[in-house]
Amino acid sequence: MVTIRDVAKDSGFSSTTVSIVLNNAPLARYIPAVTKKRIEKSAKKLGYRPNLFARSLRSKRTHTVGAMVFDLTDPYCIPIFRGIESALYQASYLPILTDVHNDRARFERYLEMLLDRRVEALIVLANWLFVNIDVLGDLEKSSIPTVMIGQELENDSISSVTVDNELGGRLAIEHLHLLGHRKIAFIRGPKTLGDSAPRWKGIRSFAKANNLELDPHLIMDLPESRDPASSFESGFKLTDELVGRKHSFTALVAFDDMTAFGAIRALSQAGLRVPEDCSVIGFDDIAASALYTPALTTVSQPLEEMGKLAVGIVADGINCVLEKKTVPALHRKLAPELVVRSSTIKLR
Amino acid sequence: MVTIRDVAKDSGFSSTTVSIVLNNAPLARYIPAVTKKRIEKSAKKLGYRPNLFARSLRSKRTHTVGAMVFDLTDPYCIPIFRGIESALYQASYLPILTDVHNDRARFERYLEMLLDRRVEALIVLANWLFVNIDVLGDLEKSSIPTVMIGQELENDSISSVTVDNELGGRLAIEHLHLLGHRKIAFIRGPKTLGDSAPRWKGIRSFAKANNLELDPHLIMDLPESRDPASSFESGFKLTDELVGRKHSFTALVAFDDMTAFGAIRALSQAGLRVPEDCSVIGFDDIAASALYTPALTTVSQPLEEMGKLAVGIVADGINCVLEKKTVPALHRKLAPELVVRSSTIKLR
DNA sequence: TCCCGAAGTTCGATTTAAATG
DNA sequence: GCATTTAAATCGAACTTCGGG
Repeated sequence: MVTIRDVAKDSGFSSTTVSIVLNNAPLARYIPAVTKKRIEKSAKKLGYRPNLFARSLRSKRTHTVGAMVFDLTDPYCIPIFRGIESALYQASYLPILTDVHNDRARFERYLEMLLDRRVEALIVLANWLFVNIDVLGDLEKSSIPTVMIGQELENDSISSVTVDNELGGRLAIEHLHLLGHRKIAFIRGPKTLGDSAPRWKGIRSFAKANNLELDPHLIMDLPESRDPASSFESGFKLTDELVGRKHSFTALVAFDDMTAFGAIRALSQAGLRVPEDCSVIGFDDIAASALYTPALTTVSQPLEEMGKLAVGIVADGINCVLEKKTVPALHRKLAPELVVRSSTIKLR
Repeated sequence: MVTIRDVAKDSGFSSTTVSIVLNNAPLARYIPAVTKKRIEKSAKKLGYRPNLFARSLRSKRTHTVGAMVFDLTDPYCIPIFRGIESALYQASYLPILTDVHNDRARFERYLEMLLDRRVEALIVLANWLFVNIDVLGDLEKSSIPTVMIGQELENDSISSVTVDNELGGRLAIEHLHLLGHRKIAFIRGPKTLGDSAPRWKGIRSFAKANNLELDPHLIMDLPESRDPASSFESGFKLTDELVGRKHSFTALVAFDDMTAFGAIRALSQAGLRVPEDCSVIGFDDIAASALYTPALTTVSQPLEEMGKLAVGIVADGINCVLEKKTVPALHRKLAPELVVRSSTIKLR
């Protein structure tokens, strides 16, 4: 490996000067253009690449951000990570992505590894997370700018980026209501999942305001599970059960897109066509939803935006730290959007 | 931050001794148990964590492996990366994942960044890659153990892990043939994509051996595109075109699962039911395939296995480098498996 | 004081060579 | 020579200080 000293020797200057020139440090303005030229030529000729370890050891900077995902196989994560990656790339940061596998020990281990590697900030993608409280403690201790995506936080040391679940719930029910549906089935999220309650609240308040009666026999809850893919399975089973009951319905609101896929499978097996016999609406707008047949109507989360926003927040946080200012925790809640495709239809 | 000197001071020994003890270096066998105890106690008490940058600067090791994916939104990548991540985690390596976005400049930039961070090996996931040749050159220069997943390589400095595409093609056609289908449509991969030719070869050789006639009017090719998601769109269009032709068919072999999804959409819009009116088989077995309605019959690639295998290869490579042995390039080709689900059915 | 450049210290660990009893 | 411990050199870059014109 070629070091700064090799460049110094080759160019005929000291390593100090080389360092100043190549980093364009403040002192560089005193150095004549000829000197700079010679040094830069030598550096290029030798293919000099500064050793990041030596540099970081001295400067305390790493230009690295840690990203922790609770379950990467959850399709919901991918667009978010894309957003994170794109924004960091533009800012010349490198993300280190870790997949926690929904496992507490793995979370702690990875957190330790990231902190050991001196990541300058942390972005936590808390999808399908049930262990929220204790994780927060670990994160607060880390004392670097941290933002959590997907959990409605009111913490004042950890920032958050979330979607307005209540609004999302309302958008879903409103859409079906406008299409004329009155007998609507619901598969709600697991009770212990943070997203579940606000989505339901949005639905209930719309129903109340519009004199829409919610039949308790048509309301089901997803069970708790470590695996986000399980919502497909559960969506299938619960819908199957709903179909078997004597209370008929013309539309179904699924907790998320995976659940909706399971519901569609169940309806289809029961000989019911979607959307002709039953409309189905999901939540999230994962990539597969547009490819499904029928294409899924869903409440779309601005996933990539959320990732980018999170990067913006931690980037500001890093600057605050550099200037030794205190880092304010921000809480951004984004509006979801209704995406109408082919799985919902006007009631005849 | 607490340094090794703090531990030295607290325990009453020199930093040398502390280093020897905490790393369990060879010399540690001369150090009496009492000393070790005291040092370890101090370290724990102070919460000492060695500075990885200082350590790497000296030792030249980073316990980091670079992973480059050409397009992370391709669902095919996720299980592979899971395999990579799991295997590396067990070996106490950290992956640094970069998403090249199918962009040459981004590839070069990320490669540079990874090399600057002294990754000890490189795993390249060449999904949906059209720029193979020139990329190889860059990789060969890097002079660290490198393995490419998804490209059939016969390179002797870069290892590879691939699936047996020819066998996969045969499995697909054989399955349909056994179900009684004789009028079969094909959507082949883009000509410039490495996987396309061998899959077709597998199909053709089976057809020849079994006197199955392949109607040229029923054979279509996916166009080239930077975007793997485009195969859905193209699958839709090409199938639509096939349906419009006067040559009927009872089954369709899609290049991959995305293409199959597009085909199913087109068939469905044409009023044809899958599988009753037309069977459809895909390739890859991405996560969504099991969730589709109908569940997709497909040729399954052992994606997670491939990731783990790649890690095994580079891990051996790293050891070779450490022992200054030459690193042999390995080429492993794994057998795909037919997964029969609901999108194919016996011809009545 | 301004301009240009270099010597020497520092970051935090590992490792070699050497000093003790 | 042996067991036990350590001073000092080293890794590669950045920064502080200083000197000469």
